[in-house]
Amino acid sequence: MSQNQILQSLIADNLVSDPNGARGRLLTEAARLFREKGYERTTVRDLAAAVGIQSGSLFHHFRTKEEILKAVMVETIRLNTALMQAALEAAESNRAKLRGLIRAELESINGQTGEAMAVLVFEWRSLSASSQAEVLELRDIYEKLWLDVLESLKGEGALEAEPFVVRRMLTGALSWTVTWYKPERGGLTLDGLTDQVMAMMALESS
Amino acid sequence: MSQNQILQSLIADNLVSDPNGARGRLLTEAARLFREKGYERTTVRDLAAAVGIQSGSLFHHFRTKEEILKAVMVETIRLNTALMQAALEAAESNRAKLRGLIRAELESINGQTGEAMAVLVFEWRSLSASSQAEVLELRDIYEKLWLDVLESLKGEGALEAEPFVVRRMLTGALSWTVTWYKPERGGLTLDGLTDQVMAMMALESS
DNA sequence: ATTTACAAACCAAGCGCTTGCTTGGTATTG
DNA sequence: CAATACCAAGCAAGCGCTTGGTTTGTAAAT
Repeated sequence: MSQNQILQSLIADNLVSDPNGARGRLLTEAARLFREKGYERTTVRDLAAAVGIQSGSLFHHFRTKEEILKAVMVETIRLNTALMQAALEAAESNRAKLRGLIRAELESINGQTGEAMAVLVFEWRSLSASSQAEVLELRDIYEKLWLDVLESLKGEGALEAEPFVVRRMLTGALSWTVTWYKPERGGLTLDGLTDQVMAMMALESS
Repeated sequence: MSQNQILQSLIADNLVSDPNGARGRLLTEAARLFREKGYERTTVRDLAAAVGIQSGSLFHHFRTKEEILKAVMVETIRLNTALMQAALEAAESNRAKLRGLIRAELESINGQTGEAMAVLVFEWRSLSASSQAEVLELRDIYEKLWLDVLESLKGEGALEAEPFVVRRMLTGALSWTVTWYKPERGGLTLDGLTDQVMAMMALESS
């Protein structure tokens, strides 16, 4: 299943908003602004202007500003969980599965959904405690996909370190790429970057 | 030279503020608050209350709120650069040097200066462009220490991936520990965590 | 030893502005 | 002819920062 097919099926199930619809467009712009300026520095007037409406009109679609942030995060996790599952299904060996997960996460972070992913990482504290708990639940499903593969690799002897530590190190390392990786410059492609990560862990398929 | 000696010498040179002085105490509290609630959510009234003065009195010590954030960052980088240099001098082989750097950075992130380090990572965007440039200059010195060691390791054949990519991955991975590593729980010590990082890179000294 | 001088540190009050959000009413759409 | 989407206006609260004046610490002058 292609990335786009996955997105379409999630839209059909009403799990993520159509980026062409009013709600989806707002969420896309919100992710862009939240990433660019941070959640707190982005005003409801900024958000409204970005989609060409008055600030008060926002509150027809969302009850509070925070609800917008939460929606960005929730939809992003849903999409990514689906993308990761697809990546796993496409791979045979555990090594290939790990590569698929890394590649998919790098794509999420540095591709079209990158802004939303960066928001997920950097604006976490701006969520209220109750929203955090809600989002965390979704995240656990997502994290389990990684742990299963890493544990299998450890069982095979391909990995020395503890799976849960490795996953957390990878979370940090991959998220951080958003601050420095620029595909257009320097010629390092996403595949090349994935290779580098595997090489760093001495897990190249060669 | 012990950590404390390094700190004392920096204080003597007026490169970082004495944590017992008025300015130093404010910066410590500022780091704590900025990390806990984020820079934007922390008001000058919060900062003033944390050190027991009126909000207006803050502006005797700093011209703007942003200047406080910048001071936290600048002093943190200065201290860390000194700590890294000491870690390098204490090690013989390149492998041991890398381990020393990782160990020192983990200690910075998860030890007493951890709050300030987290601020450095997560509040970067809240700095004005000109302040960012200033801080970046200091950071370059710090980063060169890492690159030199990683390049030597690559020369030895102990490392496959590109040094500058590895450093960036490590930056992310190590910074991220601040969000999950809790020394008191689970029994993973800082040394144990350092071992895990080395193991993940297949660089254990064993 | 007391006085004088002065700067640094601080307080009390509040100004001007921006913020998230509300309200009451008007287009637009199926 | 509802329901949905929107606008115009503005409120209450909170923000960073300023102001004018008082206390405190220090050290030379008497």
